[in-house]
Amino acid sequence: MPETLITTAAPAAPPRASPMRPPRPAISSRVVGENLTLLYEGGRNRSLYRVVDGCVVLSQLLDDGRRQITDVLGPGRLFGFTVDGRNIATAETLSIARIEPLGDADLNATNPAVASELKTTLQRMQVHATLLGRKTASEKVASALVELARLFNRTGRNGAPARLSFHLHLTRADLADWLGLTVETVSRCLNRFKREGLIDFSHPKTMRVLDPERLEATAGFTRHRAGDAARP
Amino acid sequence: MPETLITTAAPAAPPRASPMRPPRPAISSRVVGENLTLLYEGGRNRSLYRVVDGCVVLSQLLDDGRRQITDVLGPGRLFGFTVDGRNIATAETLSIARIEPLGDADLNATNPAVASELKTTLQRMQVHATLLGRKTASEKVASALVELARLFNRTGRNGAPARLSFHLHLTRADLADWLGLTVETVSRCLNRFKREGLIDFSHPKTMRVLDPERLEATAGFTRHRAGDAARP
DNA sequence: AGGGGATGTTGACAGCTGTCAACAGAGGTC
DNA sequence: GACCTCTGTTGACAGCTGTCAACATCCCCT
Repeated sequence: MPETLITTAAPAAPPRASPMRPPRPAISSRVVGENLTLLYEGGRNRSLYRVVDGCVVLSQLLDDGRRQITDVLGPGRLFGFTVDGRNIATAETLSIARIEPLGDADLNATNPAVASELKTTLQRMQVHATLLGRKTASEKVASALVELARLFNRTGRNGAPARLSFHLHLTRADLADWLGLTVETVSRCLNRFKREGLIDFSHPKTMRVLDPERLEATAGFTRHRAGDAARP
Repeated sequence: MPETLITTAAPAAPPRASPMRPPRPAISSRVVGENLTLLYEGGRNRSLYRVVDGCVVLSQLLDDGRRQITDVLGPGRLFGFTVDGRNIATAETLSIARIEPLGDADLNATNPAVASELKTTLQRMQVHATLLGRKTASEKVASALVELARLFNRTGRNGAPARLSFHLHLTRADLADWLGLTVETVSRCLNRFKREGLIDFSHPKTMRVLDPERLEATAGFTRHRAGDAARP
């Protein structure tokens, strides 16, 4: 197989009725299965893709098997960026997902909306670098929960602000690879948060935030905003 | 001062004759001093800038003082990207630097060359995330040396391939903030590499690579390139 | 030339997080 | 329904890296 391509789900799963579905249904979107590798780092790919619904992660591998998840994408996010026609990262689905191809990656990079998405992604990467380099294990795990809660927030059926319950698409191993930790450390942090009443989960992936304020406090200090002050 | 602006060097230092100077001299470029903060994270800024010569670092702060250097820029690299008109990162000079303003940041983001630079930067950020999350202290320091050697390589005056000697613009503290380590760990790694004959330095910032192959081996495994292989 | 602060080095020690191991539980297959 | 594998949890322990401290060195400034 000379090119890395978007793979359609073997058994075409019915699109989940999701509250995150955008108002205008995508015409050319495809539904792909769970745990599929859509793009390989270093592989060729000329298109850009939008996550319409579901969860996609980007990752890089060291050749001894160490893995780093570099980004977790929810609805609306783009992926498939290339340098010299080669994919920057491997892209995998962590859920059944709806993916919309946007056509030529290079052409699209000059589209204002895509350029804006690129800058937003760059900002996210820098924030995550700060997490990886400068936060403790507890802060990392708490930060991840805060972020994933925002991403996969379940809105109430009345469109209300939503309960603080969400589906954790990532396994403990995925969380570890995202946060630069080990599975054991992630598990210990989550269960400590549970004992301390910050969160609750009966099923490992069904998360519920019980105390948003303390969780955010545990997530560590927010990024410093120098604002408009200037040092001479 | 309502806006964060490029600050001109107080005593306009003469531009260092540098071999990295591009063939076409920039017309509107300015020379700025060492250890100046050019842009503040969260500050307003409408222009994009190119590093013509010198060394600029981008960083983020947590409000308890922890710092993460997210990128080290050498000649040719762009900075000043914004999201919602706010700077993504703080930009500081680590050397006397020549900086060239490129005009409106948002307009430029749709320029093909700038879009390409954005994607390259995104790739660099992902590679660095893998370093931060998945490499050991020794691998991190060795990786940094390999990268900085490429960035600030001194070419011989005859344009020859260059001795493996370069100026480390970063202090030990900067290296630590870049690699997610402490000053002490960075210092210990560097001096161990020195004892083991991988590198040499008499002055803390005058680095010389004695054994490039072993240094690169110490830098850890290269990123895995899945190439065009596809897993069914 | 003489301070004096910033930067860099080194040692002792602690503790956070990784490693190894055993086990529990969930989910999938036949 | 009975395996069987993957995932998650928990404990014991080790070791890498951070913390604290002292000191050396460099560089700037007067």
